[in-house]
Amino acid sequence: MKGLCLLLFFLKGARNMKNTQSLKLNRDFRRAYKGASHAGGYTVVYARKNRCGFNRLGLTVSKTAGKAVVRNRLKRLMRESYRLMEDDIREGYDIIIVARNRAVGKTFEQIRSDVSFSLNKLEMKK
RNA sequence: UAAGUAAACGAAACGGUCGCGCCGGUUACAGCCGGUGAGGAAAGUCCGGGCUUCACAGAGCGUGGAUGCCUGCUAACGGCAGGUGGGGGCAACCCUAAGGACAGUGCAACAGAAAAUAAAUGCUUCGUUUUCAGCGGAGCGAUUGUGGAAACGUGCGGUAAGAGCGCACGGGGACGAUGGCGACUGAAGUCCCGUGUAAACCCCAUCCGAAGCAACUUUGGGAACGUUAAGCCUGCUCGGCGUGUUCCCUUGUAAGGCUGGAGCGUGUCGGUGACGAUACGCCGAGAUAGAUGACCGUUGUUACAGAACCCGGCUUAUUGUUUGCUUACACG
RNA sequence: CGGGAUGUAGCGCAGUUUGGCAGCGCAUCUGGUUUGGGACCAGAGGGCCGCAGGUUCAAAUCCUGUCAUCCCGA
Repeated sequence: MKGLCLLLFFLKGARNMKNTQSLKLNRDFRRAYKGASHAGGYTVVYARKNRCGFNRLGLTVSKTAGKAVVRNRLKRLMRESYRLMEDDIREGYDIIIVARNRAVGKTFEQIRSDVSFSLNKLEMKK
């Protein structure tokens, strides 16, 4: 498992950021939902240790949140929030950030502080 | 100034610090440098094509589907332009599925005598009968308040009673000179006058093979079925093809298809216009859980909204500015 | 990408085939019954038939466009 992850890591390169890959498969999401979680005002953060040695990030926005433009906007804000604090996060975890419907229309600073607070609660910061 | 109406243009710009997709270069394959990176609707998926596969994609039929005034434009269209007829609006202007009801079938609630072979009640007259009533014969054709629609309308004459039966005025239809490529127009004149509905079935004319980028292409092996058969992508028939078809594993959580095209810009010419021709210049996304974001500064206050094979339209959502025209009011 | 269905009273549904009265149940309101409430009985109100056009004398029903929701298949 670890070897497979590392192989994929080098084949595809650091797609998102230097130390993080994106989480894609449904079974990986299902496994991560069983880990620790914390629900903030605008987002819900799940984290579970993996065996890859690096982080994998999954983003979820419900179809009921809005149309394509709204959902893309939320995903970009969440990804940017993660990127800015990536260096402070411990490695070797699958992290999923789920947007709640009330997050629509909120500013970047609101989303970022919410994600940061949840990660602190989960003791993901170094 | 207000209301209305028609059209055009735009869809933030510049700079800085981080970050992402693709392409090119370099390289020690960490990285670095340069270039480029969502829309007018990318949307809905309502039409039309390209492209790919079905052997070539063939023919005919239809209780199949679509279209339906004319001429043109276009690769094509159910689109567009210009016209014709009809309708709405004081007007600018807008809307219009707009072939056929003497090919046939059906339907028209309620009311009304009657809703389509004009049946019934009636009117006039003759016979019968003492008279009325009734009965029988002949003639007549809308008197009877309804209804969306009632037998061309009104008036006069005429008659036993009546009737386009005749006349005057008016209405509608068919034929029709002329003009027009055509839809159509419709002089004079002749003939005629029992409805509506085909977005009811239908008739007529024209067109349509199917599936869709999860199409499709690329490897090797095994098993089963089959050669009189299966298959050939919505129905039926004919004709044709000539060896595969299905399943499993693998190549394969892959690569190609994937963007240079009925392309864009400017000028000239032709055309009322849609559009066409031509010269020069240009290359402007290509992802695969799906790339454009964050923080700032200046002008500005920004809505609807995110490509997924590609084009031409239609429809819907939505913001700002400008211009032409019409009507009303006021002033000159 | 392709296919199918549904929008009717506050809620759940008929009516659309064959055009003409918009109905049923629950809920709401009023009255009766009861010491009071529930149940029961009687009566009443409540509708732009998703929206916009059109055909027709007449449209929930037919036609066109459009919006929303849901369900399948690849």
